Amino acid sequence: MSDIKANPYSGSCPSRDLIAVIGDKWSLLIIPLLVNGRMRNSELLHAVDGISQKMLTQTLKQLEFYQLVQRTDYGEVPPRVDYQLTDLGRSLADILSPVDQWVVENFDKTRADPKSE
Amino acid sequence: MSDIKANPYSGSCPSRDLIAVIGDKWSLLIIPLLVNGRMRNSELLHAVDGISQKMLTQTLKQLEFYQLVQRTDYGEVPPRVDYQLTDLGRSLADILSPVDQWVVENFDKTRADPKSE
DNA sequence: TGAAGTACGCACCTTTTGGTAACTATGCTT
DNA sequence: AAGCATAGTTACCAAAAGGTGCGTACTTCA
Repeated sequence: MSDIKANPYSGSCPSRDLIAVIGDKWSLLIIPLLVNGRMRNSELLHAVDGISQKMLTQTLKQLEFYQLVQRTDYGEVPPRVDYQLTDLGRSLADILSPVDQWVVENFDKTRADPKSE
Repeated sequence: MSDIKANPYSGSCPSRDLIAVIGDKWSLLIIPLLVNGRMRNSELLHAVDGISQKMLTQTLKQLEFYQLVQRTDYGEVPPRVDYQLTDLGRSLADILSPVDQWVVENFDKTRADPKSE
């Protein structure tokens, strides 16, 4: 419906915020992880080595805000909550996963010194 | 040559730093910009609205460090310097440009409230 | 003579980020 | 009756990020 095109190259365009969220270090790891299915807080905490509870919660909240992730609270005790990608989130994951793959495949080249060739 | 696979999901893997650099808000804008050809400092400063000189220099330095961008100093006065993608950088740009495109195309959906459907 | 143009580096200072630890809720187990 | 498990939240604090303004070097043009 909106014909106004987002332009992240403009500082005042709100899409700049979205760029910051999906470009975030943790989002870049969490989103591709979730393509394998829903995950619980504790699972993510272990899968994403080094993330703190605080950052995990915060990141998931942002992703939820932008409709990329759906949070499901089962209302049980002890608490059970899990997270899954929305359709929108899945379409983004298709684009972000290659970024992770690129890093895995090319990381060594980013350090190769031209002199040693 | 290196058969050791990078794993950004491990906190101690140095590829985690690369994830942070290429996931950076500014890198995400600068790298796709450079596919159109080499650009000077002042051009980038205007093209990427809102970036400060400090952040631009800092970001370009990181990208240069990871062999993604090549800096050329023509040694002229007044100074003339420009930046272009390396082959490696170009291969990354092919993967990052879709991220920007996704944002432009889907930004409005990230705000759509399910209730209004 | 002196201001402009270019690509910075540097120092200073404010804002933001992110870690840690303590606290919450509640039903089940020991 | 006490403690555990889970998924948080909150407050506090240290560290890092990032903006602003000034300095630099050299040549050209008014």
